[in-house]
Amino acid sequence: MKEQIIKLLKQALKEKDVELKEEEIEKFLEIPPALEMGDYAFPCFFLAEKLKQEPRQIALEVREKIGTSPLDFEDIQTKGAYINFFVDKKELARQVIKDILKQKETFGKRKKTNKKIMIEFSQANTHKAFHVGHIRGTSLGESLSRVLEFCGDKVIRANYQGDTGMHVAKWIWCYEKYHKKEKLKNDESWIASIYVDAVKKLSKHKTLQKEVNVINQKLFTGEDKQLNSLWEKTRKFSLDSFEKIYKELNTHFDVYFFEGEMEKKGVEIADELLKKKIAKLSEGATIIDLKKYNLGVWVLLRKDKTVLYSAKDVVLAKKKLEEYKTDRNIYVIGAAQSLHIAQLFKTLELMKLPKAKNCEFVPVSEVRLPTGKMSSRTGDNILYSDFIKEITEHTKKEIKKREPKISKAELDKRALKISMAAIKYSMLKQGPNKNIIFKKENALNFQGDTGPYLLYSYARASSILKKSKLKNKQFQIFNLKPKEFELIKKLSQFPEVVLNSYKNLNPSVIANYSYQLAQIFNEFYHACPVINSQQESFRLALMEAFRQILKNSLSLLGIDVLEKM
RNA sequence: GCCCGAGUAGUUCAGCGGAUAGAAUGCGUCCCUCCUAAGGACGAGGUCGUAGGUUCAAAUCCUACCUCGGGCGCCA
Repeated sequence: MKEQIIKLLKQALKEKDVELKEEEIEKFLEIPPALEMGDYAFPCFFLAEKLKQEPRQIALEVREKIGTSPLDFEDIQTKGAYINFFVDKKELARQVIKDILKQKETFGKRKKTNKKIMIEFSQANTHKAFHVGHIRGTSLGESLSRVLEFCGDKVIRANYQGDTGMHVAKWIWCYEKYHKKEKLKNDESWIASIYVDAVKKLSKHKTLQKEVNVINQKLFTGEDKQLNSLWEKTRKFSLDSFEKIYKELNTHFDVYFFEGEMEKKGVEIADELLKKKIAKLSEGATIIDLKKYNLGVWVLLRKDKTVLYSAKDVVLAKKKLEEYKTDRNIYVIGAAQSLHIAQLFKTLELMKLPKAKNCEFVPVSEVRLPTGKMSSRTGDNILYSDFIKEITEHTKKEIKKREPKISKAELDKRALKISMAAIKYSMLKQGPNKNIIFKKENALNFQGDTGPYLLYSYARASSILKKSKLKNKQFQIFNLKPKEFELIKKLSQFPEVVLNSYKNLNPSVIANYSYQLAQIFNEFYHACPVINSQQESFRLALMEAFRQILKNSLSLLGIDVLEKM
């Protein structure tokens, strides 16, 4: 329909001596704010200067040139400087529903691009808490991966886990010095608490850092067998618990990189950069001076020659570009690391690595508590494990209220899915570069703009479809109520929404769309009874189409639907 | 001090150059003998941080300022 409008406009404008490309017309074309203004609108303001005419006059004349409304339109009107197109509603309805029911989960999917994209996300550090904030980056990465795949790219999901570095040295030091009597426990909150204790003790007595530096060096050289084995054991505890979390979050990785693997090469690369005069020595440390790019100074090696995150990241980036031969490298990382990322990208450019320009950064802002920053260092946070327990228990209570006799297996399954929908949706509905204020009472509220509301809408449609005795898939449309048409229009917009999300690397547009879609659906079934109505066959088909699109869009968010709530 | 974000209803957010600024939540009222009330309907609630500028048109673009968050050499 849109293509046809563009064609009509192009022809009519040509008759007025205005040559516009189809893309240009498409850019101006908009969807009016209200239904009574039509389905598409073309504003004529911008032509005023060129044609030296009043915009409303131009609109009238262009409308004139289009001539009598072609078949697929009910009407084409002008209102002020706008030309408003009213599509043939029944025809649009038939087409949209037919396409969706035929293409199912591929509706809106785009052609293969042959592009290989590596997307790095989650990057949890061992020996530290995995808190609610980490769910954001993880959900975002997973969702973006799905959007990229849906739009035809080949995606490699990468996780880069911080299993070495100063934070690990601090943990080991603190355990050795103050907690050695405690048995090693594979328990997230215990592991997190040791780290918090380390930070606390170190900030109280600044001189203790020297002891940590010694441990850091020993871990770096690997000379101390006892420390090595302590590191290996505790490292595995963290990694195992992360795997459990990823499984619950229904995300997976194609490659795992570890900071530990980058250390030796980090030193080599720092030396190499020194030789190439990209880096230099300053106060004993190896640095890159990026001041002339307004990026400050980047330290690669400490003065004791141990390697920093910066150098390790250069090693990894090189590996991505050279070994994996990726077309795009996407870094989904905390916005607080913007400077680090800018320094990394600039360094890759200075190193003249081919395709260095193909690195992109998706900054992820914080999940904050109402009282302030959530931090693994201070312990001011909500642990993933604690929160997930609380939210699933809350969900179970809610389910039992509605279905007291539910089996335990079904209860567990449903509670987990609803909880996941709640938390993932709350993380994705906001743009990535905006802080989220995490309030627990809001997280446990399942009304309104929430994941459970979306699942409820889906389950509701499923239940009505199940109850209907009509099995014939054929349908006829006698007349269309406004709510039905609104729903159909919304369904037809799904492909553009996905494309928008893809172009901007932003799943929140899909989240917002899903919510609006569910909202219109809820209004629709309150206004239009389905079972035993004159329009039963059509409304069933419409519901089926709705179910499909909601499922498709939630799936792009990494959220699973439920047949029953 | 410099750099990067963000300022829209009591609160949390959408809208990011176009026609009357939208939701949710909270508050008030109504709807379960009728497809699951995790729902729907109605109402109150806004000088879109401030001041200039660009434009036929600014919440949206530019500049300055204000407020909040983040970052700025040996943490990641």
